[in-house]
Amino acid sequence: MPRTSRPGTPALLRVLNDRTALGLLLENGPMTRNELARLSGLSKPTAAEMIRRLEEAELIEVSGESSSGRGPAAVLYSVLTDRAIGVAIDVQPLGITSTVVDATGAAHPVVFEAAEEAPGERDAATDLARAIDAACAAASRDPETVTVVCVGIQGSVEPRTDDLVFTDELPGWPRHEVTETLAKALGVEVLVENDANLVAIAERREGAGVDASTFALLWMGNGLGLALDFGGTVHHGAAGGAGEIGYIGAPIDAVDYDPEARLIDDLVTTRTIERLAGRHGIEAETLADLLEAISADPARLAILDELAPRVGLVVMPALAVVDPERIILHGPIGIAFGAELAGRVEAWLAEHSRWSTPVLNPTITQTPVLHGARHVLIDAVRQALVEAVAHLPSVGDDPPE
Amino acid sequence: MPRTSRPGTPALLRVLNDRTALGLLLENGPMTRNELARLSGLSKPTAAEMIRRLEEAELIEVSGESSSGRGPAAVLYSVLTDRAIGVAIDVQPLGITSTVVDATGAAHPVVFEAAEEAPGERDAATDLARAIDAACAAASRDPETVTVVCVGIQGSVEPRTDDLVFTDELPGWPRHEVTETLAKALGVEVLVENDANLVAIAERREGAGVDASTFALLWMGNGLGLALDFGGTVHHGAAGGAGEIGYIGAPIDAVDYDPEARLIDDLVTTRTIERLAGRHGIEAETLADLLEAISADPARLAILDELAPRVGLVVMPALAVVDPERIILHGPIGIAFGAELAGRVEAWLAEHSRWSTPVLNPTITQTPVLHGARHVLIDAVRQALVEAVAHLPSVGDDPPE
DNA sequence: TTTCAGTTAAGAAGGTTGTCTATTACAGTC
DNA sequence: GACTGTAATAGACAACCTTCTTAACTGAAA
Repeated sequence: MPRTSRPGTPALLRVLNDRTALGLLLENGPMTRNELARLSGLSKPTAAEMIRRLEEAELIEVSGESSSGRGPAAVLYSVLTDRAIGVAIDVQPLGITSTVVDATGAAHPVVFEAAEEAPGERDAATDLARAIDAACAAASRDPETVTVVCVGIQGSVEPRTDDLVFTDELPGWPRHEVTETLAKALGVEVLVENDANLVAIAERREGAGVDASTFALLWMGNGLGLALDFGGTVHHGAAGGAGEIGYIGAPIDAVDYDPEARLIDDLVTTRTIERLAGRHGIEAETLADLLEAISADPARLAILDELAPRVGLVVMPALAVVDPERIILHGPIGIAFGAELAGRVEAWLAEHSRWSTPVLNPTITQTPVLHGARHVLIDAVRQALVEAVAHLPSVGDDPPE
Repeated sequence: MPRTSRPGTPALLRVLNDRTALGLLLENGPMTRNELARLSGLSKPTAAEMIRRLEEAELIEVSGESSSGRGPAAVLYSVLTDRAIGVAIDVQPLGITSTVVDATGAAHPVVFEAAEEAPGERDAATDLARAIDAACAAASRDPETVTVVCVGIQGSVEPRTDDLVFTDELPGWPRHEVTETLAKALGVEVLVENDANLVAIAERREGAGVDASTFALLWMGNGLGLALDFGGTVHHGAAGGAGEIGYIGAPIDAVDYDPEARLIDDLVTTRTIERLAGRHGIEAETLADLLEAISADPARLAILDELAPRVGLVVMPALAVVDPERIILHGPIGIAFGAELAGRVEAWLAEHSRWSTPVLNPTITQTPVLHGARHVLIDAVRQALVEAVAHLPSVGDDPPE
């Protein structure tokens, strides 16, 4: 339905244009008045006026001079990023990774703290506070300026009840009123998101999903998870339970591959990899070591031939329900086997299903969860800035003396 | 991501406000200048100016006088609906149903033409042209004013290739370049949409889905189909193959209910209903008669007890993949068994799955496909009107003499 | 001397407030 | 029951505010 757009007074124009200006400054980095005029499509005087308002509101500042060509040097303006920053946090059983994020999306150091380093009882708020401080210290930022954090976890938060769901391992985390409890304890806005979903956001923004209308990301690690991206938005489901495909009953055809499998979850597990590798005499303590050993072994391709149909059976329900444009195989297993596995799954699907969906290997293999959280936070911090523009004073309004 | 809004000149305000005015007139019916001012939040002179522009562009016209209360009678304006209309068409094996749709969404007669009435070779364009003429004749509208038709079919059109997919029965329809061929032959814009999807649109707009964030609609008739609504938008999938859940392998648990089932499609078919009814001595020629007979029989509840788990197994993959807020059981079977079946399926899911999703019976049981197509067309016709507003002349521009 | 950054001035487009007139309904009053 | 004054409303008009634009101007750097 054509949403009846809100009516417009001249004041609306100002807000609209100030917002445009701030957005352009955020996306394109430092700019001169004239560059802003050209990029916004507005006239020079208008661009100057926007700059004046944004500078007065202390949303932007002079950041240098451009000295290209003849004529006087133009003043460069850039967005002030030291007023509100975010911290991206990846909470995993092995430890917590974190990094500072500002509105420009500039890179900041990534900090890892192993789980053992936290002494005594585990407590979610304490863990997160420590991660925030560590990230800020590494980036030389004041922790007081943190306004929002995005936390990736192995599980989901029920959007309607704020309860923790589909989680086995999260020691010290509250089960109810999760974001509310954490936000109160930390004094900042808290966004909790499933880690596979964050990885999907990362692949959408700077990876294998950039130009996709829609894609599904299958996370294969110690468990299975599916993240769905519809046109750039991650789908959570009504109760945060979207993508929990592991609980689907295994299809009858699966007995050919694994006679014991009752659920889809049973088709691709750590145990599965161990068994397939064991037949070729490959063994290791941890999943990571095992995957590395397989990748280095000539029997690799034979193992992938056996693994691919199982992966195909896992994603089949997602194909039939939402028909994504492409599938990305991610997680430790997807990363370890890359294109060799993706190609085999794609071929199996083309032969054994009615869909011929491209299957891709992941492109973001280093701290993918943190990458996704970074994008969430860039959006959040920018959003806050852009909303501040709506309350900027008018021309005539003098500041109180 | 905060889409950088386009910059604004005063001219943008005019377009914005004209659009608002037209939208309000469409949604609220005939209005006076002052009512428009109040509803739009704009001043009286501005409202008068908008009216002047829209009337001059022949998008609205004087349609009467309001005589409520004191003061002079106010002139009522309403949108001109005789310039561009749409025709909603439901193509089913038994025949073709059609009706006229205008921007106001006012009711128009519904016309049904049985399949046998069309002599000789079936041809899609001819069938549709006949349906358009019949609908226009019944509504006393000029077929020349039809600019767009929305056709519901048992199948889908691949959005990227314009091919007909997932269709068995559609005699006389082209298999490739479907909308393009039809649009050329009919000389109007053609929107082809899966019938289950149209029913979902109808339930979203005026039925069991009005206030849902997201819902899944399971169509149970001669075959199975699933329509997905995400926040008011029907999801088609990259290749128009979303919701084709019938091709998913039947889960291992299904053997308890039907040892022969290989695919989910096999769990709820006409044959299934016949078998379940047959055990209670109920028989009939057609599915419609059979459903009617069951509904009138005391053994009804026993049959539903057996049917419900099968339906539960069918929707389970959709729950795990997208976790909809609610499920609507539609189609001949869903309509016939209503709340009695829905309640049983809901109870079964609560017990046998990790989801406790509400299951609802359909509320739009009369010509639901046509209802959905109506909404699509109301949007399309309004969209065209609203876009015309963008090209309205300014104050100073005199018409060429 | 050319080029470009930045400013200033005039004015166009759109919206607002406030006022005024004409018109009608309602409420008294004869 | 007819007449008249009053209140409320529709619609128009005038004066003014805000925002953007065009065009000219100033001054600095190559």
